[in-house]
Amino acid sequence: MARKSRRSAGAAPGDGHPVTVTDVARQAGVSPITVSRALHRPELVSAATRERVLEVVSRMGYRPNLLAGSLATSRSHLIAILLPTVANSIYANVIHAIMDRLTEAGYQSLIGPTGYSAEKEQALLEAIIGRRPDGIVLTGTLHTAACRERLANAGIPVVEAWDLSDDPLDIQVGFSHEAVGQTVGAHFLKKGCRRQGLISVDDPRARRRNQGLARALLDAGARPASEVILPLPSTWEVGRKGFAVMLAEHPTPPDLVFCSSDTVALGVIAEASSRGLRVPEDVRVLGFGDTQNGRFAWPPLSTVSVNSEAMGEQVARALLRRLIGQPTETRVDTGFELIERAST
Amino acid sequence: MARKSRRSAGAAPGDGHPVTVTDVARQAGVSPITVSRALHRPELVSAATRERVLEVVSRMGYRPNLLAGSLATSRSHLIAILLPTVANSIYANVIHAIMDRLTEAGYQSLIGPTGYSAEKEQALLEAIIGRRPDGIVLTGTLHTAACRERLANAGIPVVEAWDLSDDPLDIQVGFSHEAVGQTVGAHFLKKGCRRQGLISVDDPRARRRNQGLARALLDAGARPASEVILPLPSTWEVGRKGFAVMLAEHPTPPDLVFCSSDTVALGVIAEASSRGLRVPEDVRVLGFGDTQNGRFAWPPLSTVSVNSEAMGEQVARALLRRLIGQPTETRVDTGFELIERAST
DNA sequence: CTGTTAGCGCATTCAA
DNA sequence: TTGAATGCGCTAACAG
Repeated sequence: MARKSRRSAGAAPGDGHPVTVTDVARQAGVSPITVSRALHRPELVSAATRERVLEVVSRMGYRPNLLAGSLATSRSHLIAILLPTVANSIYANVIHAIMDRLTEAGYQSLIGPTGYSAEKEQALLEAIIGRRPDGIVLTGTLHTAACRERLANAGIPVVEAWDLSDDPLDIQVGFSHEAVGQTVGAHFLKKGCRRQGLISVDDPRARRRNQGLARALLDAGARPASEVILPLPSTWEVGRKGFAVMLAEHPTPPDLVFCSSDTVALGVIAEASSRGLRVPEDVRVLGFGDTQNGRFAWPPLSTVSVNSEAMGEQVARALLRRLIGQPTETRVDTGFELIERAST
Repeated sequence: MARKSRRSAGAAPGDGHPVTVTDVARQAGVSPITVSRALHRPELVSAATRERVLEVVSRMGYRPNLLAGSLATSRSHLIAILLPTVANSIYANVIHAIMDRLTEAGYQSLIGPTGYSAEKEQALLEAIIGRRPDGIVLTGTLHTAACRERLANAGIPVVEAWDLSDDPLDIQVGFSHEAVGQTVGAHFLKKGCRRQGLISVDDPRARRRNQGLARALLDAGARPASEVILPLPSTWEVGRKGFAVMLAEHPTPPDLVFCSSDTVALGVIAEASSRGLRVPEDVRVLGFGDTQNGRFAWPPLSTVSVNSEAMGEQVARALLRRLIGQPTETRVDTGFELIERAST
């Protein structure tokens, strides 16, 4: 029985309504399902009809409605990625790497900016779950209880990126931020830095790195680090102001400043320079992220390098494998590397 | 007639299948449509039933399936944003501003990285159109003919961001990159810079800025600029290498180098410093983007400031207004500002 | 190899 | 104020 359609046959481009399978089928003289098959499972269709159908498809400019397709198949080919902000190269680089892989594999990426807030994350998650993504990538391991429960019940593969913890939701890909702090603290202690300082924005992972450094100092019986935490966003200004505050509180300059990002570190270097302090001779400045893959003499910036390329790849890989039902490691440590500026 | 459902009544969380309106309706002793109304048009439902329904909703953890909802209403609440790469603060800042507004307005953002390629953009667009987004944000004005046609026929509001041209697809929000180049060239010509240089990555908008500068020099009868174009991505290294190449080709150093981004400019400053050239005394270095809102003495970086906040806001505003049927400006010039480092 | 039937989950009629 | 019927566009399952 003819479907009671508002539309006449032979939908033309430009008339404002999207072309549907039915339109194509009619034009090609086949049934809708044959069109669908010609597109998605061409091996099930004879060469002749396939060709004819595809010709009509391209002539009419038909694009399958993925909303309908997803509804019918329960596979949205959509991956949701929640992250603090895209306006921070440290996250941007990883997300870029993830998206590259996903796009290649035919998935699309829904991005949700949480602004470093677990509550915002939860709200976003609620909204995003409605879209029935095939997978979800979260940043970090701190989520509200409601989030955790939602995700547990949703049956959607979840990757927690950027950090490792003892109670994974599902898959984790990242590295231990405590370990970063410990490594940094111990390394520079060995180099004779006994007045270590921390300048960070208010990011939970930065705080964990700071804790790691504090522990290293504590374990070595060294003097505790001075710490300045400033509000987001992470800009040069944070470094400048942070260092100024630190000097105001402790007039004797630190011999090492570990920052929450390279950007902040550049600010510290600027402030130090303007005060006549030489970097790294008077004060070593250590950034975090290595988003420029910088190994230059200038700016005199040492950094903890995060392999964002590898992290992105591992995240995408884990997700994609899971989606095709292959076994997946549930915890991938992508590590980090301390890169010191080559002394001049 | 009872729908032949694979599922028993009273879906519980954790059993792997998402809760549906029908599940909720059954539990609440109402019809599915009442559940829908209680959620979306509460004023049409009596307080008593509304309360009961909402209680069940939260108890069962029901989230409406937006795929189904969108299919039924032809409104996906999805905005697609195509941009070269998210791993470049200049784009990241704008996209961040856009997403903030969209999220606030209840829209979600589908991000597609085109890698500066019109062909990739086209491929992405094809895929994305299947998702039936309510709006599309493109970067720049250069698109393949197929893209233009697709978009014209799709009947989807389109915003071209970042650039202005004479043949808009729909709405344009941005500024003239030629004007940037002209302004820069003329301004520094007036300041006595007669040996101007250009160091850029291979970005179409950077090229247009370069052309603008070239024209300014030409119009003034000045010596043409030397130009070095390097492949992406845009990193410090581009600036270092670019400046080295420039000096190799023209041993007398330029008195101004206009770069395609602040990042590249930092690289130029680094290279200049390492060669004993003082910035800005010997060579002025001008970046583009001002992603750090920097007005510092160090690094000695002047820049062309792009108001990404404003651009993001205007893009979102235009789109959102269009979506609720309100009249919209079809061309918004968000301007730019030349920021010179305060001389010391 | 191709078509028929039916349903994915929701919301827009229209009716009660 | 509530509900029944129906369709959004597509595809899985089952014929033929």
